[in-house]
Amino acid sequence: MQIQKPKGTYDLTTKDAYQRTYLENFIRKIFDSYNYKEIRTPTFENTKLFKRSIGEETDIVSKEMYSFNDGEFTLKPEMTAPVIRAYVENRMFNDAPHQKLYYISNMFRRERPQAGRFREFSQFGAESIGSGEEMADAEMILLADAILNEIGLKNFKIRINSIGTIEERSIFIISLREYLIGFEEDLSNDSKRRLVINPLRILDSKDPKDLEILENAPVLYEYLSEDSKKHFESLIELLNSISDKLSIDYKLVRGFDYYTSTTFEFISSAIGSQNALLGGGRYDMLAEHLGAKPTPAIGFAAGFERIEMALKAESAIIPDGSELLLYVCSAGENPRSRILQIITSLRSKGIKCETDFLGRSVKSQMKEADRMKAKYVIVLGDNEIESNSAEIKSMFDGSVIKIEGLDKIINYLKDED
RNA sequence: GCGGAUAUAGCUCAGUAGGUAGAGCGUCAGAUUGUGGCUCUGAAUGUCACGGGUUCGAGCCCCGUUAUUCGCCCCA
Repeated sequence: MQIQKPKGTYDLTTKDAYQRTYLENFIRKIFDSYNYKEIRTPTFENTKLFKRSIGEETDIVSKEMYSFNDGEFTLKPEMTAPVIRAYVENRMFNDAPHQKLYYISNMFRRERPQAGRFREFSQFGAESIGSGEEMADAEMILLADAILNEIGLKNFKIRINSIGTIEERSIFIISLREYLIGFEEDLSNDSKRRLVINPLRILDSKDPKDLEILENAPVLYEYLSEDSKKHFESLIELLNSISDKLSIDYKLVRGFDYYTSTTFEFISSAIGSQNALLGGGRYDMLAEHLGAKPTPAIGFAAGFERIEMALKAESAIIPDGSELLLYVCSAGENPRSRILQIITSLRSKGIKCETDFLGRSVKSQMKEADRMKAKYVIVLGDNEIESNSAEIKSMFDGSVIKIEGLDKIINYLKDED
């Protein structure tokens, strides 16, 4: 039997790969203009890093990690913990009190694959480390918004919330649990389980019965301190330029233990049930937890696959690398070495050109030139080589220009790009 | 981890009551000597996912496996 790719992985063949690279480069430019610096970390990390940061009880750590070497190492399931680990390990806090970092990388989680969910997937993300100011929250969200906008996405919404400090939250969790225990029999099975493991997650249950019960449940926001509320309210003000797509959702909680204060999600309605294009939040305790002095930070991660799905759903156009400036048709055997000289010379000047490798008829070569979306075609046969002249044809309108001197072809190419 | 669906040419899919496969698109080649896009003609390509069973005979029925897909959970 044929060998197949592992479950939940995918190949990006030529055009898809080109589009992915295009998006990556596009995103890099935006990160650069926001003065975010790239950071790269290993593909695998010490398993303890994820257990300590994401949380032992989360689904990711408890059952979705690709671990090996007797569990010592794990393929990274997310990037925030590795970035902070690297930040601490490299003493980056000594370089500057505020660091803005970004990454583009693939992640691994042993989940059941689904639309928009893979076992190996690609993310880009940013971490703003060292500032607890609302400015940092605002910039992070505006950056995320700018990237999705400039990529060409139109239809996405932003949900935002504050889940407060660990102390504020733990008091809330006690109240929430007390309230929910009164309805335990009526809760969905999932929520019964969550009542023990992570009651907070019951808040974003989709079960209709759960939703009914939640209507009169305690509200997390009311348990926040004045400082936390003030931070959140100031942030919302700073985000007034994008208020049209912003919706405050007091039930938005996130799955990683390290989140505190601000949390947010960018969602698309066009890509099925895995609708989060991007998610993030503040994690003010993580760096300290991993060995640094107290260091507030905020970040986000976005999924390439989901963004690409959304772009496709919106029929956005992304270059796929299929255009060609010049196709050189060969007629007869003699011109081949001259053609090789000519295209090599053109290529050295950055001209994207192609010729035939199969000894086909001129007609077939023309068809190929058309399929490759060549802007110009030139046919070189014995006559042209001998007279050192040829005709260059525009594939757009079929017009023809006479060329004198085959080494001057480049002068006749009008690259409209 | 749980539930539903699907698996036939490179792609999208037909395949009638079980009798050993078809279309469109794409690819390739032609339609007077070296010139594309439209049209026409022709060609190639399938262990009908894999393994087993029922049957004289299975792409069609049954069982198993694998993969894909949609949803739950979770998340990007």
